[in-house]
Amino acid sequence: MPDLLTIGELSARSGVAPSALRYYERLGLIRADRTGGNQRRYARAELRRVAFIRISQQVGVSLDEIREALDSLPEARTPSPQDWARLSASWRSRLDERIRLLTKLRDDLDGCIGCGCLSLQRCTLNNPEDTLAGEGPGARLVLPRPTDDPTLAGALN
Amino acid sequence: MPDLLTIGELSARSGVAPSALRYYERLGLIRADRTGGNQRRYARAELRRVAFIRISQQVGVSLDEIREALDSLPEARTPSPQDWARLSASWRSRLDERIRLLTKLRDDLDGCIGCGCLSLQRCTLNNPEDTLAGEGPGARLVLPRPTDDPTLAGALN
DNA sequence: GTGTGAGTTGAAGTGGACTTCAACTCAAGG
DNA sequence: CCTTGAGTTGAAGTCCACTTCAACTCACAC
Repeated sequence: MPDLLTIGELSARSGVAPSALRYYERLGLIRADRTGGNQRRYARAELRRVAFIRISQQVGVSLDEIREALDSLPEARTPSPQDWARLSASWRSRLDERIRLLTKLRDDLDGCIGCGCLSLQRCTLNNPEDTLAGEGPGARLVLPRPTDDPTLAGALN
Repeated sequence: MPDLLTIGELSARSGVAPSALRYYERLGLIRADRTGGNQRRYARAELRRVAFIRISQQVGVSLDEIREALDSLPEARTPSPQDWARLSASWRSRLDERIRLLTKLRDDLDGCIGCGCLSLQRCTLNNPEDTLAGEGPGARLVLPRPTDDPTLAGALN
């Protein structure tokens, strides 16, 4: 027997609010069968999809990108462990990058706390990836706004 | 001479859009003098405030909290290096915590990628801080939604 | 059969952090 | 003086990820 879950059960098991689950469904991230009375019934496999969604969000991936990733799963069969492994692995570098940036920020901040400078010319915070525009006096920094995770800006004096 | 900056100059030097600078001013995060013609003129010290704001945002602090922190700066004098050091240090534990969570997520994900399980009972992803409600069968996880940085949820089977 | 808690919908609201717009005014070089 | 690029305002719009609401309908224990 399929042993289907109601939205309340899926919510309790996943820690995701029913309203969020309905929202995910609207976005095409999860799916549900319906009872004769039009209520949602989720296959247990959806639990894994929801888990993947929450993990991905933690990694900093938007629901839109998560949808794309989920779309790459086989439609016919229930995703295998390997399928999930592939998707999870695909976020790995993004996670690494986030951790790297945050760690760098911490180290830089420690250095700045030592000197109290808070992001000056001599401080790495100032120029995260050595991408300063070199023209004119004074440091400036262009934040990669579109890509989010804005590389830190800092400039003084 | 004070050597004041126009909004365009502050924007170029800080990497923050003029519209965002005006927005910060409305929220009381930065301040500006005005020319006879009502244009903003920023003291160079504001540059450090803007740097602090962007750094704080990276740490994951809201503008509202940043405002509170900035409010603790001395009103009379220009903030000293020690002032900035104190503020920067105050975010340190939050940064540590973010890094810790993200690193744990990475390790857990590596484990899950190995087995393809993706957040199951035997997987730590399932129960981030061993805070599972112990009642009934099946894992469940309550996300600390209000505090943001949602501890990961996962449940399977 | 009935009561009650769980579920349904579309539309609208929320919150954070900004951006865009229209309609002007300023500042500075030629 | 005149032009032009930079700056001003308040109001409204945007994006994301949801939540809330009202008005119903279902499912199930008793």
